[in-house]
Amino acid sequence: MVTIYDIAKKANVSAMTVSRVINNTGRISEKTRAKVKRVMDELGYVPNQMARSLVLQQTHLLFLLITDITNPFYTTLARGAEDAAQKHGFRLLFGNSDEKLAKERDYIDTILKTRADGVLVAPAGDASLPHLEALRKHGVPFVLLDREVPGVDSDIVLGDSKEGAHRLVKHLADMGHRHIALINGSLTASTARYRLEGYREALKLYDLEYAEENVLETSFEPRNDLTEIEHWLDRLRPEVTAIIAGNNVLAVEVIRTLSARGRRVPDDMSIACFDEWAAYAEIDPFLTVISQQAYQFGYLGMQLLIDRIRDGEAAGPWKKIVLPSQLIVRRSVRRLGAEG
Amino acid sequence: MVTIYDIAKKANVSAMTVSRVINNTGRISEKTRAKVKRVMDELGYVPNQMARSLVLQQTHLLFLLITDITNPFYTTLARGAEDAAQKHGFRLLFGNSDEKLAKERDYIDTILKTRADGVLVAPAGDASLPHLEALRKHGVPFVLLDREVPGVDSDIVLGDSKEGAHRLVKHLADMGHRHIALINGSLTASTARYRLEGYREALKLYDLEYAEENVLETSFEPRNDLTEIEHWLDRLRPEVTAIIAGNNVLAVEVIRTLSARGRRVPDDMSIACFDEWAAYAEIDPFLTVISQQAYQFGYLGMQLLIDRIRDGEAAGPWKKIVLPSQLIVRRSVRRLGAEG
DNA sequence: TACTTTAGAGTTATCGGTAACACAAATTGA
DNA sequence: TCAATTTGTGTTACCGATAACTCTAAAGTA
Repeated sequence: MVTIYDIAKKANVSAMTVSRVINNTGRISEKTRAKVKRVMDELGYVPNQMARSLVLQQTHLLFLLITDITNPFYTTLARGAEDAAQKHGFRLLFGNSDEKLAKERDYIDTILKTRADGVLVAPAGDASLPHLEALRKHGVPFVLLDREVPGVDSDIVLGDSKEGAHRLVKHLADMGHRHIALINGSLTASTARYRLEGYREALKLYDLEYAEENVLETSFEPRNDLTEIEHWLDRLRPEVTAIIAGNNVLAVEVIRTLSARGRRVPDDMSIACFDEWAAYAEIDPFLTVISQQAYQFGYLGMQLLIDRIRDGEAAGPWKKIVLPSQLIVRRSVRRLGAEG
Repeated sequence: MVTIYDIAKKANVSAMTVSRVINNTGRISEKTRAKVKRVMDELGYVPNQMARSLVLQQTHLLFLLITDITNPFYTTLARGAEDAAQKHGFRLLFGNSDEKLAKERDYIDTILKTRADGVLVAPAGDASLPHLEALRKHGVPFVLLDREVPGVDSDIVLGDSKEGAHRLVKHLADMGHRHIALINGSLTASTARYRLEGYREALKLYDLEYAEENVLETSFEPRNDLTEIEHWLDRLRPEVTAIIAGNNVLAVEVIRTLSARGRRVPDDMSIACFDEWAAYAEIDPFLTVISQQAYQFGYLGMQLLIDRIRDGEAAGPWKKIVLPSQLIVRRSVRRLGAEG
């Protein structure tokens, strides 16, 4: 590997002079600069970031940690974060925790070891607390995305999950559904808690029945084994005509499970959920959803992060951005007559 | 930031002893080890990866560079790569080039500067050549995914694009379509070239007409502005009843464009394409596709990469894995009667 | 008992850069 | 003309870790 010393030797200057050329610092004669540059090109020199970061104490690297790289919500968010990072001249790397704390811990570990300048985190859940505390302790600025973590104060970008759940229940009620079930992610995720809360409040508000067996707490990430969902569907009160899914992945899995046993959506069961299935939804408008501004989650979150990196304390008190969502009515909810 | 020297001082040992505890090397008495460990925990010590990599000359970091993080084909591939990396105890970071050479260059730059141990690359196109040459020159092992780059010899995992295009044309012909258009990615991507080639060969084979205006070469990544596609649809020979899209993104965009002007799929136009829309396709089986084993692209590619990192030259001659694809017939292609 | 081996440490040099300071030659100013 | 600047470049120390070597005391051996 070519080092600054190889360049120095070949160009008949000191290493420091080469360093000055690379960084465009200090005074250098045009002649020397040209000579050094030529040698650098000849030898195909690439600065060693490790050595550089070691002495500079900063890497100029940012990380984005998401919980499900196959979920369009997060990949759209990632594009937003990427665009904002690029706008400010930062490099962004992605990690995928798969909703698993162990994987998240590994990434946090990598991030700490790599001494990243900052991190955008969609946390796996409340148990992410120690991971975030580690970041804080080591002075790595971070911004939370999509989920709160009790005990952590930080900049954060959220959607209004409670309001969203409210709107979904209202829509289903408006469509004539009186018995509405909920399949949710783990309650260790704040989004799941708020969605459950919104669901229960709205049921009460619209005078709809709440039944424990109509609510399933499982996990947001895709699973191979659908038996848990199957069993839940079996236990469901027979009057149930509509299901709210805590996210897009759950909605898809419920529909798969239903259709595997010959039950069709929306004819035999209505479904509505949180989050879009990105571009695909446009060509085949099937799922009725609460659409969140995924791109903005990433874009605004990245801006908060960069502000925090640039200004530190001076960026002021923690900022909390709550992004509004939107109900998009499509075909997966059936209108029920008086008989429903 | 806590360093090895802080630990050493507090534990009343030398830095080297601490290093030995961290890495479990050399001889250390249980008493000393325990003492050092306790101090490390107390101070919340995290090794500085920069300093470590600098002296060890290896980072234990792997990169995956994909061209479109919002495309389920690549995110599924990413999950495969991740699983394989984890199985072998490597850390994996992601980058997204967005099909843009400049972004790809930046990532390659980051990768070189970071002195990654290896890279999995889905190249933006033939012009990625210098990027790959840079990796080669600096001794960073890499494996190509999905696309060949003329002039580059390396391990590679590919789909059989020509065969796929062939099968799509055959299917459409079998369904009664005689005039089939093709919207394709940039021919600077080998997949686009092979798909075009397969398309033309198959047209000839099944005695179908080829017309230049029925073929559009554009780009694989999503666009905001659909006018190019619009204009192309306008220029299309009126006899055209079916369109093959070079990938899933193009298919979605064609359908959007058509539907914006009130033309429906498959009633007014049939569509078939390469690549799935992951989970969503299962709940709403709409697009007829050539399905590629995205997960395997990543999983097998990562295995090739790790073999190469571990064994270097000893891993033998370059390996080329060609993964078979599968035609999945759904609703986006209409069967034409004699009148079609 | 005296010599060798081994366990359990510490010392020093180094990885590839950069900051801070030093210094000679060229230029400026009174 | 000579001191004061300025310009261009080199020297040294250090960032935080590890490899290779050294050293001492205890244990083993003939």
